Amino acid sequence: METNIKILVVDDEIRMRKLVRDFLTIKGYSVTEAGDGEEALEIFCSDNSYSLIILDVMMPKMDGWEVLRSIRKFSKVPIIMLTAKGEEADELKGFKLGADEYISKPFSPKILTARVEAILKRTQAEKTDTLSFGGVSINRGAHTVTADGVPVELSYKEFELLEYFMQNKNIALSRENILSNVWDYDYFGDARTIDTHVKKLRAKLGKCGEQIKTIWGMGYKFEES
Amino acid sequence: METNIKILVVDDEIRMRKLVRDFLTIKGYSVTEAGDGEEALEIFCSDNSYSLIILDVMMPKMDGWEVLRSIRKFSKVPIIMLTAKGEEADELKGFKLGADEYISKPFSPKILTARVEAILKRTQAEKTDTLSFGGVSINRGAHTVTADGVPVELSYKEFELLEYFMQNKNIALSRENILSNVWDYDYFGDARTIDTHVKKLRAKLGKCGEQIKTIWGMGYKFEES
DNA sequence: GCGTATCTTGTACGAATCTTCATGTTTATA
DNA sequence: TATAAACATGAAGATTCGTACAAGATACGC
Repeated sequence: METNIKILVVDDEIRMRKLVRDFLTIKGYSVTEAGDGEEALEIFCSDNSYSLIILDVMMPKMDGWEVLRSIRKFSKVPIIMLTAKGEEADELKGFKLGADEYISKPFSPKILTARVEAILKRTQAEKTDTLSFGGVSINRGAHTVTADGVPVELSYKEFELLEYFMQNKNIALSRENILSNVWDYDYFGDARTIDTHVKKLRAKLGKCGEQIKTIWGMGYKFEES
Repeated sequence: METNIKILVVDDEIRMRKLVRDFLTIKGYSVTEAGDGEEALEIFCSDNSYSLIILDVMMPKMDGWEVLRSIRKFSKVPIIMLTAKGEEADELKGFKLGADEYISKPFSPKILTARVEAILKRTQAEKTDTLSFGGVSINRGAHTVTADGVPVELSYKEFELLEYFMQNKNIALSRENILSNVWDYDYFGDARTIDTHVKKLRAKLGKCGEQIKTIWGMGYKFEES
């Protein structure tokens, strides 16, 4: 059973919260409740280790859309929106603002848990092919890279080189080592090739690039600053 | 009106069965009655084309929970449970066993028909296998595609290729990968084939086509812009 | 059997990338 | 501090890769 997965449920109706909480608790998730948008933001800001947020749209004080927008300013946590009627306009609005899913009330527990599990499966899977270190994170599947949260475009070889550095973080890598692992096994090219690629990588990664250190007389090392 | 949709109503009280049957018949559904759990199972086993089962909990011989559990062993047909009192424990038990909805007696015909229609709408909607992403939506059943709402005519291979892209959105796909999945497994054709089809897809999808990104030295990726 | 739509292949060309090389800069060491 | 070795940088050539276009091959309906 899924353990240690935390879900935040935000709804002003106690009954609805309890209902959702119960279903999810049965499934083994750890559920926290918030009664309005402000409370939700407070809770999430002080502990952003939640894997998922289930957010009602209609709430007093601060409605779901506003909460969604606020959270999206600093977090990519998956968010499921709950709304009263399946109006397509709302659905579109939600997706535009960055909602991951959309469940219209009334819903069955099957629907709820199915969507929750689908989303968590997706995000967990994403985590497994994501490598993060020192502000740099790479996604093998999507072949994407971000440095300090900013997307970076890398060429194929640059990506492979970075991947190798990150797999061997904090380890000094000789040029031979790098050549035989990132380049073809029987490639006997110039060692300066690496230098050039390292240079490009450092430039493209900006501030994070400084973490690719030169080990004089040896090679390179990717080390958190 | 919904025609040909069959609903099985299971209750030991004749009056209750007739009541439910009448409401649903008025709404145009085809209703079959069963007087106890065993009869219900018999009927459903010999004809599992029912779209929905409405199941009373309190019944002699075989109560609703048992019927629910038995049916869930082999079918995912939507099931609404009827119980005398809205006890939360019961509600949870029902959901745990795989009930889709829960109506407590006494109920108004409005409640009944509303829940029934909600469930049917949901299950019908689930059946329509549409994939939507980045302004493009495809319908597998109808084999139709729209880009930004505009219908697009695709050839068979083009459709399959788009479908594969959408199933693997945000993932970089190598040519080998695409070839072995969209084309026959043992197809060893020219990689140019993919290029050509991608080109056609991009053209036919118009603005949306730009979302099929080229990963240089790697392959392609369908990514929301 | 014929014609049309679709799929596949081949080639030429331009563009992105990789590699090399020449030159300038930094580092270690005597 | 002088010197040589190692590294960084920038530019240019070589290579690989992607695209466009066209023509051949195949499947399909009439």
